[in-house]
Amino acid sequence: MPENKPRISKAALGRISQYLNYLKKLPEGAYPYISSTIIAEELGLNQVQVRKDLACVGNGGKPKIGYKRSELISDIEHFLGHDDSSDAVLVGVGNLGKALLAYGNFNKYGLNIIAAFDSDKNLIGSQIAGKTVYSVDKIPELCKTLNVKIGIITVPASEAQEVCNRLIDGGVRAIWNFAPAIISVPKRVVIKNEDMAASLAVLSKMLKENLLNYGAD
Amino acid sequence: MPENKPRISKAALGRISQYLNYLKKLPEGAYPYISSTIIAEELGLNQVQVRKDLACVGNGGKPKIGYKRSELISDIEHFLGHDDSSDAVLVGVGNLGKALLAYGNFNKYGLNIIAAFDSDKNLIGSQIAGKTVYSVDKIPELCKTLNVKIGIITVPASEAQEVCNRLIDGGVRAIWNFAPAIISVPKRVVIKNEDMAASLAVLSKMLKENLLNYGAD
DNA sequence: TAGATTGTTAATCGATTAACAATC
DNA sequence: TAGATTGTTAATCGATTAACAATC
Repeated sequence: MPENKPRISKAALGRISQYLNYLKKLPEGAYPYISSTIIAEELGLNQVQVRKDLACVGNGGKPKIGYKRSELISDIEHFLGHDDSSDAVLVGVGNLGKALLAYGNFNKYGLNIIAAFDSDKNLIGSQIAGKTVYSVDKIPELCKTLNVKIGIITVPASEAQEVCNRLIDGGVRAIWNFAPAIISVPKRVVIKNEDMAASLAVLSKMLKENLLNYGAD
Repeated sequence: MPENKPRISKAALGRISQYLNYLKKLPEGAYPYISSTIIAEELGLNQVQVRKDLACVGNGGKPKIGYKRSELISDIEHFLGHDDSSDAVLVGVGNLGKALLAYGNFNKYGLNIIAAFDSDKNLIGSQIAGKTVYSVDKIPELCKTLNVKIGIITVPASEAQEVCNRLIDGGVRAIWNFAPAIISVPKRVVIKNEDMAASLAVLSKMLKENLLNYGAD
């Protein structure tokens, strides 16, 4: 019986999210029990790493048998907080904002977008994917009323900081930022930047190296 | 004069992309020279780390003075490949696909989306943000003709692997995957998953810890 | 029992940070 | 010159991997 769960790194969190994804996609009933060896193989990871990660989320598997799949899934879901949803609001109902609003799956991941904001008068009052769009002026007030702790920013870079400030005025404590902007927040607020430029830089470098290693054709 | 540029980590690449973003947003002419100390402070990083990162991209700054801003910008741009653009195609013209097509800034980052694909007959033949939408059946053929090496996947998870296979048939060597799916690719192909679920998991954990440290209100 | 698999302890590796010398 | 800043070498830290004991 494992005891003190070790603190977890961001990289490990990402992997754990991957495991869940993988486990849920396995054909129903095909693997009542699954081993770290198989998971590692399928996902291209080290098996010890998989076991270490899994040691953080539940109370372990059984030697010779592996981990009970259904149990592992609910352990991970609990660990990632998928079972107690947090409410969020989204600011900036452009294409990306609409895409995120329409993407129904966030609920599965414990995120519940309950309202949207925009500065465009034509959008205010309308419904996008079942969520009402309010004026950005209402951000602080509505966030307080709804007791929202998570704000998603999908506005142009130039407006990102201002929008962020209003969210924080409304009591938001976590910012998920999709704008290509550097935003500063006080210490009591956390921010996760979804930096496409950085991702693209990584992809480009990977491609370049790979072309060197395996030839350009 | 620094000599052998060290190999660079993905984390470092992300930071370098951040530096560029920051440098470009500085008021024109205000800082002809900028120090690693200031960059580090503004971006909440360690100054030695900033210097190490910058040592990889150009041929350094001057003691007491710092780095010449204009030079640093073009060094980073060159390093990240922003000056020689790569062509890419995008598959899946839903909300997210549209958002990426409409997002004009990829050109600045050296990525040039030249065509899109979808399976919806109503979309095929139309133009989205100036790019023609073709049938997914045409993927291998058109990718070969256009000599495209980068494919962006924004289809539902269930179709992602199939779409990926077609891209690879067409000679694509790098996949930027936005579908919440585990895709397998041969070794000569690189893949970068844009995993929203993982990002969200990180944000949630950060929020939870922060609420513990700074109180829930 | 024998063997597959887990979980843990120790070793390795890589990235970050600290200390300091070089230099403009 | 003195001091700010760079760049480098060494130390630290954390994450990954290897080796192995425990166990079903």
